[in-house]
Amino acid sequence: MGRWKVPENLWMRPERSARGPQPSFSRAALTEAAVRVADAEGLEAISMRRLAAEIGAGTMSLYRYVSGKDDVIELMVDSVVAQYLPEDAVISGDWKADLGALARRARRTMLRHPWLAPLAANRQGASPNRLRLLEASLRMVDGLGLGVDEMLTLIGAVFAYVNGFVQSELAEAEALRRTGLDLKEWTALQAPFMMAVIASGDHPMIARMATEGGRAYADIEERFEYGLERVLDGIEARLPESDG
Amino acid sequence: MGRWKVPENLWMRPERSARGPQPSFSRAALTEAAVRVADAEGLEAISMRRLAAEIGAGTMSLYRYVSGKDDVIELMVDSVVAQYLPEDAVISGDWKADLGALARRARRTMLRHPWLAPLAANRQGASPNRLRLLEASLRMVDGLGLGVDEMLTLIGAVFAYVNGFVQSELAEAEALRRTGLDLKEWTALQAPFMMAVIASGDHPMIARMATEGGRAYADIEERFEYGLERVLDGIEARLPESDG
DNA sequence: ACTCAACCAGGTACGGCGTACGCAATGGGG
DNA sequence: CCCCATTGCGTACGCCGTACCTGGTTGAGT
Repeated sequence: MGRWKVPENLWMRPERSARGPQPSFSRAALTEAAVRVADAEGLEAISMRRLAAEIGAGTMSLYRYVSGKDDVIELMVDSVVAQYLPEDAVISGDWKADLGALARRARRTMLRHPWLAPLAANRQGASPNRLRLLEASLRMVDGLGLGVDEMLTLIGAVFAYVNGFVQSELAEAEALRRTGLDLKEWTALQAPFMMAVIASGDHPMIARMATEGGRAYADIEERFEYGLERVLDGIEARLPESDG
Repeated sequence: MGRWKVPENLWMRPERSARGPQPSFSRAALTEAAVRVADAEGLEAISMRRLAAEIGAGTMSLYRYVSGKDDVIELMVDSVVAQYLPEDAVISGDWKADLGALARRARRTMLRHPWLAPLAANRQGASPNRLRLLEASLRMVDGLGLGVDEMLTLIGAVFAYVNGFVQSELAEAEALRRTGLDLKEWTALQAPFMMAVIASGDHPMIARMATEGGRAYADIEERFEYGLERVLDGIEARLPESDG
């Protein structure tokens, strides 16, 4: 029948209202603590109890500032995602350079905050800084003869690549951090299985990879650049003719 | 000083050993139950207690088959990821067609199992079916004049795009499922904030998007194809000259 | 044929988690 | 000045992953 509980929009609820005692904390302090803890110990270290302790509050007091853990995550993402684009960013008019720079800054930000990549990929509700980024991205590709829908498709493709790349880039490092192993131990753990696979003879390419490709794979920066430039090139090749 | 607990490699531990009573369950049954539950109720419905109940076992009995929840996830991913490539897949020799088909099947599989995309992006340990996919992918791009490292870079770029795209594609649907809202309620919830943003006048492109781009954005299939083809085109343009 | 180490099933318990609920204290608007 | 919206937060509930332990089962070695 009726609604049971209408979830409120975090970004519309004012931080504080007129009447009542002075709040002792703030969303900003909560967000800062959450980002700090997640940077140092990973997203799984984020709990309402832990955050409350971190800012010197009672656990349930947090619920005066956010409606639940999801809101905390939302605040974390929005605050950090702002770094994708510097405050004073200007749009040069060269869409490939502008969008490429945004993509590279996005990657750097996600590498600095390893918990961000999966969240950034999975959330898409509107938030202040995400909208600011979207606005800037649209301006970068405005004037190429594309409709708004096509601009969104273009931007979406670039960010799909960036998010996907950074996630796989971080996967190994995060696995190591979670298990507390170092790289040597981890490969030693995988080795017997890989050996068995290679010995089976069913996977000749993987065998080649294990021997021939032994020199550390391509540099990770190069790999990111390779894909990013391929995406931008592929997009450029199908742009409508410009009458400039 | 010494090691405290060496995590064992799931894929090297034999499912059953010689001595002792007949096992009542199996990894396969556990995996099947896990996939079934996650498909129907989402990854957050997966718990050791729930899975045990699902196959009629005591909770702690599961630990005879896997070393913990992580192993269950690993089994789920490996079992489902097999669908990226049909058993009888043949490599045509047209690398764009082959890799494109693999990418499209990967997307279809992730859409059928909405819990898969984030896991597929974040795991990269070796597992039987993942190695089978890697082997096939390498064979698809063999003979293009690339070294193994370059092949891996190429394949990585394509899958980065696919994973990133599908994750953002699923984000909204998953948010709706988690909250139990339907699309109308969800947009109604976001509306006031979007209205405020548009009214502020700071985001003209977003305002244009909200009015002009009202017609449902581009079809999602088209958007996926657009990006996939741009990536493949961009790659092709920089391939070494073929002497065919 | 017998033994017993190796294996199985699973109960209990511990320390975490998110958060619903209720209560006492506070302080600005009327 | 006083009302009551608002704050801080203690308690409690129902989940979670899994360490540890007991007690039953079985096949390989003698």
